[in-house]
Amino acid sequence: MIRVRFAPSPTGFLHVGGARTALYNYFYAKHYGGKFILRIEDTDIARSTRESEQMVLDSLLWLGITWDEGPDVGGQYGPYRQTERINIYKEYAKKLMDTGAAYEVYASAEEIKVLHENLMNAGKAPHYSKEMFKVYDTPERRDDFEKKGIKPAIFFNMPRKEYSFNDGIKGEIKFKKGSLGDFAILRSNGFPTYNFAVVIDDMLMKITDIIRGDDHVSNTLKQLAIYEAFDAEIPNFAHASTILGPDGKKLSKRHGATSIEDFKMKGFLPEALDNFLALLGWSHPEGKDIMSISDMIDNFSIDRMNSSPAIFDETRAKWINGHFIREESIDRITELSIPYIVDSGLMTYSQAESNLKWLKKAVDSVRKGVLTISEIPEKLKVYFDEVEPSLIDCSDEKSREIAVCLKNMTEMMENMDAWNPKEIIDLVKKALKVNKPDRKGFYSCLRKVLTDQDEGPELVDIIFLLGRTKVMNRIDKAAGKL
RNA sequence: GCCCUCAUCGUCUAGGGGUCUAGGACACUGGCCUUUCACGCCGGCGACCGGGGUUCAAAUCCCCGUGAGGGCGCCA
Repeated sequence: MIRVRFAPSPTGFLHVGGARTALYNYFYAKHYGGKFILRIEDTDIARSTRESEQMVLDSLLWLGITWDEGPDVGGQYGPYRQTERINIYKEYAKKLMDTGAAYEVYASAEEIKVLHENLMNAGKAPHYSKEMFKVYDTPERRDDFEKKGIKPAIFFNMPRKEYSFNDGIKGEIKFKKGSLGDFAILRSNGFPTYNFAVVIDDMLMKITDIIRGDDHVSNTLKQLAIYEAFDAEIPNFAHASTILGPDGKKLSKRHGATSIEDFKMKGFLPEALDNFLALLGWSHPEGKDIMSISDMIDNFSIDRMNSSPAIFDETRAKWINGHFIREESIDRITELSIPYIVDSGLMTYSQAESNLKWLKKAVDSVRKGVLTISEIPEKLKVYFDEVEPSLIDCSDEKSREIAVCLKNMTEMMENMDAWNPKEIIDLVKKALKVNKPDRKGFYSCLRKVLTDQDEGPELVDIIFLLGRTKVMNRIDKAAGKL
């Protein structure tokens, strides 16, 4: 049974990079009929909050990602929040101490920092060893620690040997002997460090495959050594490339929208964002650009993942989003656009509710020209704005003909029985036949008269949705007495 | 300083020794369709980081260089 996990730190919004990792894990689990585990890595107590955790969960759910085991749904390998697993880490750190694979360090965090700086300044690799810490391990210090109730940190005795693993994306990765020194696994506050907690959890939660960002490639060395110390089976690793900003630097807040929440608010559809994110480092075997979630699940494989970093291009994301907006059911697009419409002041929720049928048609008439849901209200304005058309200048024959034709149209309109797009088309065509004005001129004049704009939805839609009274009034005003 | 990774059009990518005068998509651009814009359709522009090898043959394999990213934290 394939078991994968997504392990976010609840220190803020879920970012696109994390979301993409979650997506890959989700696709992988679904593709192989495995389990997707959600684990919260909240050992950085200073930055972790329950609010952030909830935001991350909400974003995941919004993207359509669900989990089989997690802090909210439980599971047989819980708890799924690292702060609730402290005793487990202590227990396993103890095991390592018993075998000599780990040891206590009586130096303070500050002293270690100094040690680090000194090594760096001397042009040496900042690698610690048991020997280096020995000077701090005096009976006086032990007494002192005891008196103050401080616990020593626990460091892992890193074997000075070569390590390697086969990465599903990058191939074989080798670490030379002595690439790393000893490192902390348990802090003096009793909390585990990242690299230790990850391994213990993945081991105990029986994770078989780890798909994560390639900023963890180097960390794998530490993790490999810990697995080895426990004589545990090493999972398969696959390190996905980093997502970069348009300037080629690692994507961060200064690049603008980077959280899933941002994109949700900008009017992206979750499946469009999924599609876009998935394509940032993975490609469909048939080279498809637009695909459904089930298509991605069916065709997902680690072989098709790309090892080079990808730049986040919002233009492309919007293009995909526009595609989904055009293809989705009008019911859903309308539903999604209502909050934006209300926000823009065009309608209230209750107005939207009672005019839903009309609204759907209006939204449908503008969706083609839109890339995000948030652009819809702006396009919808033509149906709400009060227009005071000015008198058509009939000084030349051409314009006069157009004005006459418009006038004829209103007269015919008065006698129309049914008010629907089909009848409107017929009526316009009929009116055009009477005195045959310049067609192109007629249409653009009609648009100008009705909306005071040069572009917008199709004219039939505008006439139909504006309604007979408004259309007739506006034409009357523009055509004048003649 | 040490270690690891990456490198194909502006962007996302396909391609992993001959099928590559390098394919697709976004963007840009020309045209068609259309009442305008958009959508759609048809075209155009546009790339194998540099240098050495290996080979009959290199975008593809190897080495060096360069550039970029990451790690070497009692951050994750």
